[in-house]
Amino acid sequence: MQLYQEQKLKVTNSLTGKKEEFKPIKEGYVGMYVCGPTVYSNVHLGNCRTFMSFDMIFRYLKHLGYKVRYVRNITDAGHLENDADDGEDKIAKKAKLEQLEPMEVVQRYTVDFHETLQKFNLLAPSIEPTATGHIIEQIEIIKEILKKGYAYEVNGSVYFDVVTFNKSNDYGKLSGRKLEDMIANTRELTAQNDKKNPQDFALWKKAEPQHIMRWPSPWGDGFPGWHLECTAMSTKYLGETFDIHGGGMDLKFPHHECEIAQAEACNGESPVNYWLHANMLTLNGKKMSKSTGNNIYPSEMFSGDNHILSKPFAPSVVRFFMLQAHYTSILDLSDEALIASEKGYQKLMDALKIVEDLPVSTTSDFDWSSWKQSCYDAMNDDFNTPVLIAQLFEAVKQINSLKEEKSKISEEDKSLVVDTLHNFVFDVLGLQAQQNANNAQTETLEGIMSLLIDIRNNARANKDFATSDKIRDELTALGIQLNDGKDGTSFSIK
RNA sequence: GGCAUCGUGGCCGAGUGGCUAGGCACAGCUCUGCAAAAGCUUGUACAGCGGUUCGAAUCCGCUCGAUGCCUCCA
Repeated sequence: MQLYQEQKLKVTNSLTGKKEEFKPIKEGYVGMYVCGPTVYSNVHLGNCRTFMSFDMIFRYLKHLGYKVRYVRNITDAGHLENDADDGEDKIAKKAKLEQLEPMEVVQRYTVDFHETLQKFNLLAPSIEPTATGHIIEQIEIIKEILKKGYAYEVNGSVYFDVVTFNKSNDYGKLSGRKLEDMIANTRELTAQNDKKNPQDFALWKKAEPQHIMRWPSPWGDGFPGWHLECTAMSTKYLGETFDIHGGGMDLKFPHHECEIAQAEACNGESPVNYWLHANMLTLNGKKMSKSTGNNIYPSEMFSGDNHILSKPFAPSVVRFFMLQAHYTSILDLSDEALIASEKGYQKLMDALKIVEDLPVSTTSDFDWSSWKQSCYDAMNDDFNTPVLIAQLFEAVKQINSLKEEKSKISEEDKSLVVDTLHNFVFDVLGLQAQQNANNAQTETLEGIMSLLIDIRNNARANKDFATSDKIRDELTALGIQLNDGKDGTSFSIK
């Protein structure tokens, strides 16, 4: 019996705008595709939030016992700068600026991307395919769409014919747009265009002679359009119809809308059962933007080398902070909010450290079984991590009360609590305990600390408070906090 | 200009018709040699205006504001 058979998961489906019970196509298996980064610059914090949200979803699905194939692509072919220019793509442009080969840029920022996500403790996806590795598959899809009559070729480029597609299908169903409205509200762009209609989008773009990234195709040398790689790779690895497609809210239109159109044009069926969209991250109430300076990179947060925050924040703290908000809500990042999260995170971790040493009784004063179910209820309700965390703090409260011997817990309940906390905190939320130094150093530190605590307690017994306070205050200054409890003194590193 | 989402106590952030969210901060108490840590107690908050309802933060309308998309974007 797998957990998913007893825990009923509901997810917010962007396609219907409703919370729906999650039922995979094949019982026990989940196929999930998430739009990955374009690797032409350092990954930014908003990106991290999106990928972290889907990491949490991936982790919970696995925890429920599903066998998950999680595909997250790397966009390394470069998207068009815009429709009006001569087709120079982002990666090629950056390469010229920095005097690098395009694939050198790709490599550099792919490495940065992986390193940053590792710091945030994201699991690697099952497959991480690249756009440049799937040019052939993309060309095959274009051929098929052309054959079905939903695309046309002009001057070595191929465009998707949105108007024709809309006659038999519903273009705009994901983002709640109507093609007629879009046509009515089209901005007049002066640039000349091969497209029959401004709403049409490129499947294949002809490469100008100076364009570096180029591949041969039936329509001449060129490169694939912006939306095609996701259709090609999701179809290849997950099938024509799969369970979950995720990405940032900003990709809903046009990117995901176009993916639906391409897949429906090519395969005749809707590609995805559940569309999940993660919401944006703002900084001090405003959107992050490099041009206004309202922006911060993950590495700058970790090092404290920035003008926005008062101190450095550990990746785990930032992860905890982000999971305190629901993934479908806009989250605002600020110094105050991070400091509050840091303290809460510390409190949670402290409780996790002491839980295993709690004394046991024959009975419990608290209904731990229903507490455990309430943790699942939170996650089953569209991955409601803030409510889960509230439940975890309920446990923290109980644990601290048990430590003070103000309440009782049975042996059986204690192992339930330990297991459940570990499952949710480490496996599902993906939080990490404070990185301790290596074991030898830890032992040395513990030896020194027990000596100091001993000396201090002797001084206290002799009412030599000058000595005891000196020890305490100077340790505090070093970031070591002494905790005087009923059964002696312990220490924690802040 | 169009489309969409949202506006919750000092701060962050759940909740979506009647029943405690939670974290941080603040105050009081317990503990302590004094603290810290921990525990306990305390907050009539739901942008504004109007409507529906026995009852609305929660539904509807309008106003104001924010964010996202409409152009590459997580």
